[in-house]
Amino acid sequence: MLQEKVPAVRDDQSAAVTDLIPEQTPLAQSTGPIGPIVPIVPSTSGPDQNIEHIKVVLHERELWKKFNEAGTEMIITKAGRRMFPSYKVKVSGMNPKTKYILLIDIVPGDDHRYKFCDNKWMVAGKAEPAMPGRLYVHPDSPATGAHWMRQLVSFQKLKLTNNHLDPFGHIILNSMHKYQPRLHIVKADENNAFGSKNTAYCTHVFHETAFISVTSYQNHKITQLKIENNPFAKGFRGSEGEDLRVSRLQGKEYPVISKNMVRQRLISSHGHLVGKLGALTGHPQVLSSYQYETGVSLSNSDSQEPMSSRYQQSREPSLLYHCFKHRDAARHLELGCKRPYLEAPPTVSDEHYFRAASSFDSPILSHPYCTEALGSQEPCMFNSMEAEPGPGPIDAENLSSCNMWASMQPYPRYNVDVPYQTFTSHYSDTTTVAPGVAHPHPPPSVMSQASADFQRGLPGIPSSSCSPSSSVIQGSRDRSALFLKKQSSTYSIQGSASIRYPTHQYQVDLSNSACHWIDN
DNA sequence: TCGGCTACCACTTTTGAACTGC
DNA sequence: AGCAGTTCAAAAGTGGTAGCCG
Repeated sequence: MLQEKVPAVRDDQSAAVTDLIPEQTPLAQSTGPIGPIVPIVPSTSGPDQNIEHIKVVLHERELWKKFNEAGTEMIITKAGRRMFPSYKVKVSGMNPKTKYILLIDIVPGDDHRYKFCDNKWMVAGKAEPAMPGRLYVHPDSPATGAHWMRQLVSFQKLKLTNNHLDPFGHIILNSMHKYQPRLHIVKADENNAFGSKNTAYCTHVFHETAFISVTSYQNHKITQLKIENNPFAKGFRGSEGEDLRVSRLQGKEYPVISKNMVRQRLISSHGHLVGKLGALTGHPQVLSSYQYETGVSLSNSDSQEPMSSRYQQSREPSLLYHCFKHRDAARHLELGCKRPYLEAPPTVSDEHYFRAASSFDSPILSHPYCTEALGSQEPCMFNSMEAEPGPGPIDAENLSSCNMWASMQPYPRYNVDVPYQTFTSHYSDTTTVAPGVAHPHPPPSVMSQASADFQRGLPGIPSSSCSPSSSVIQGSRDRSALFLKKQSSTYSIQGSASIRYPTHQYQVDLSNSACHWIDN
């Protein structure tokens, strides 16, 4: 599986470092079920280009492992649901003065649809067409390496949704499908932007963060882990593991146990019997109860083999690390400016929508994905595919088209170029960059460097401006003062679209395919 | 009939404005 | 007047569940 594509990946329980592989390595061959894994490409541009030396440590990895062993499930709702455990990383090895953009995407883990049957996940058929691929850009982006390395980088505000037409910028997923989050670190180039030919970036994949999306929890073990570890679910914590709240709600003096709980406790308490029975009968579904007991719950019914046994086999080392540097001018992004994703995102005050300018054909962010998807999406989701790249008037018609930005390609057989849709909660309005002509290796995002004013707020943040109780960079309360200016002003993208942003402009330079922050 | 999805519920944490004291 | 700390209400985030839908 994955590590087979990347030779000599080392798992050091934190950041893994792969052997360097020549850039000529055919990237298309580095594809796998969770998307292509790209080996580090040696940098040749001096110390400022050493993005391959960046190390990323997954925060609360042990917790992630607990969930992973049980088969992580993530709730997706129409309104969007946060991930738990939340995706937090500790970054090191950055150039303190270089500016980076950190972003996350979530790619399909395979091309199957799953169902939870007999206490394990089974393949239930072919995956549904992939949702429009979206990127979640960390709210602090762009920021200096010093900023990112100072504290934990938290993506806890990332939300997952099953609403195909989600207007809030949440990452769109299909229910009952397996997914793999990926972290991308993009370096701003010498023009105080990225998207140009010198843009470098790297991708980090922590396999313990893979999950199956659900609309309601299937595995009670996951439910219990969430309740035990998520502060917001404290209300569901009962003494000695009993669902006291449920019984309290229903005015009963005895604990009420959910269907899943009954099912799983039954299996758990009688697992030895069931297991023996299964061993005698050879019934795979009965055998699965043993798999549950041993913490192996994800299964791949293709072979009636526990999914995680095969799946996890490919998960060590837990981090696959690959970097890529664009040198070929033909690879760099062709940016075109389009209308905002939404002129006035309903109820979203500070969310901002970015999208990749073109099909990001590198394994990291783009491999266009799923021809089937193209044929089955709502029409409005595909309008943008036909829209002309580059500057153009903003109209309501094209507004809806902004929704269509497909994901990366997890499987080599999909080869339709579909640009990416990137989102960030960092900005208060929307910007859109038109899909350009497909590049062999365009960089991942169009978001670029902030203006000088903006930058002033980033590197020199006094530690006191951060929450003393939390050292997590999350662009939230502890940084509200720092980014106060952003909340009340307007960004404009010259030639096509504008976004609100204080005193700065988000300028897309069509001539050099790069984006720039400029002072307003 | 059944599995999946949605809306709603009660509860908890988080957030930010208002207030107070120095 | 300005700052730091506290208080408190509103907002947001949880899993459970009834009911709807295909």
